[in-house]
Amino acid sequence: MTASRRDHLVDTAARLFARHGFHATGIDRILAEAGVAKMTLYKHFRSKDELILAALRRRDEAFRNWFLRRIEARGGTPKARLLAVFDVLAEWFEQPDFVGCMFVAAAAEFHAAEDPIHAIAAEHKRLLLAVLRDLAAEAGARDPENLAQELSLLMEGATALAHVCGERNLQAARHAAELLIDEALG
Amino acid sequence: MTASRRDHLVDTAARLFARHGFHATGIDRILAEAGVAKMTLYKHFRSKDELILAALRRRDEAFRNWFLRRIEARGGTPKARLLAVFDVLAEWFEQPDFVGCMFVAAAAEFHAAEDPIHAIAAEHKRLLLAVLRDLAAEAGARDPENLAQELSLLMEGATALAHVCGERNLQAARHAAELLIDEALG
DNA sequence: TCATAAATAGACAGACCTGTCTGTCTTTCA
DNA sequence: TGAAAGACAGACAGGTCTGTCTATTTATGA
Repeated sequence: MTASRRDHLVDTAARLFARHGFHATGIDRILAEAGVAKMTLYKHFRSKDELILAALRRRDEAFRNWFLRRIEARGGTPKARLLAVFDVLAEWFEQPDFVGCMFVAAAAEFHAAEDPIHAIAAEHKRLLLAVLRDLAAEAGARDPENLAQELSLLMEGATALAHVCGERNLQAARHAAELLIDEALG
Repeated sequence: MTASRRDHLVDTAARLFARHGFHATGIDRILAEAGVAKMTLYKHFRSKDELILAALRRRDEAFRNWFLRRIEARGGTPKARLLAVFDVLAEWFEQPDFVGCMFVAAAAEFHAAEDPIHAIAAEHKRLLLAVLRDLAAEAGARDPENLAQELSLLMEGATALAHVCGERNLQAARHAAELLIDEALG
């Protein structure tokens, strides 16, 4: 079962990269934790960087799916769903293994904008923005792009501060979001 | 001239850590670029981690000083100074060597909240929040702490997205800030 | 001028890293 | 049952890393 071994490897790598960082996580550790031989890794991936790319791609999909599902699970009006973004963020921050946004961390460790790893991080943020834009449009915002950008700023700021300072209180973010949403739906 | 050698070493280290990351920047490279011998480093610092701490402490002070000076240089009413925060941010993002917030990067590479390096990053963010709180209080905000937190979210979000996505357009941030400031001063 | 202190270059140990290779074991499927 | 493919463990090369050490040169200050 080739596919499932590869999946298991990528999952293990994503977890370790998220927890300990990219440079600080050695290949041997990933292999030991996944119970996979080195040659199996190098049959599926040409280098550690390619494994990092695969891990980020998987995390991107998984996170966006989880995020959207959680928002929709809360139901409510389109406007309520816009606010629910911050309830879902709070859920995320409360998870015991929360370590901030893996893509911000990836961009920080791979600074060059041309680096494929940095590019994946940028793409992830664009896709998250698109999620917010869709929600804003459904809620009937006059300028969905602008509202999405504003909420995206609050979301990224809250995530960064939650990780760096341990500030998990989202009251200010929610208060700001309400104001911005009300103004945008005018 | 012991002090100036140490300073030069710390400055060089701060620059290289900011540009290339902490794990990715080796001691030998810092020494070569600073033109300093290894033993000189290890006379002033017990380990690379202590050099990182010194570099972050220096960057913290330098950044907050620069930030406040730029805001004050723009003059205007206390309310105008609150908005000027985002003009100064724009200045920062336009600098050719902009690579995001060094403290967010430090927290990403040193995830454990107990790590002294992570703690310095958290302290930096608390001090930046205090700067905003003072500005909010001077402008006469009803709840300076809340307004400061809201602006801090916008600021951190804008910084993260500027680095990850190359999104240097601060229009959305400025628009959101105006609304939040007006409501807080109302 | 001369002694003392400080900084230099560079070798070195020991650990870790990625990526390659070999040879053995296990699984699969006919 | 037996052949072919896949995964295994683990050694290995070649490089990098931090931190220690020695021996030499430069700077300082009485």
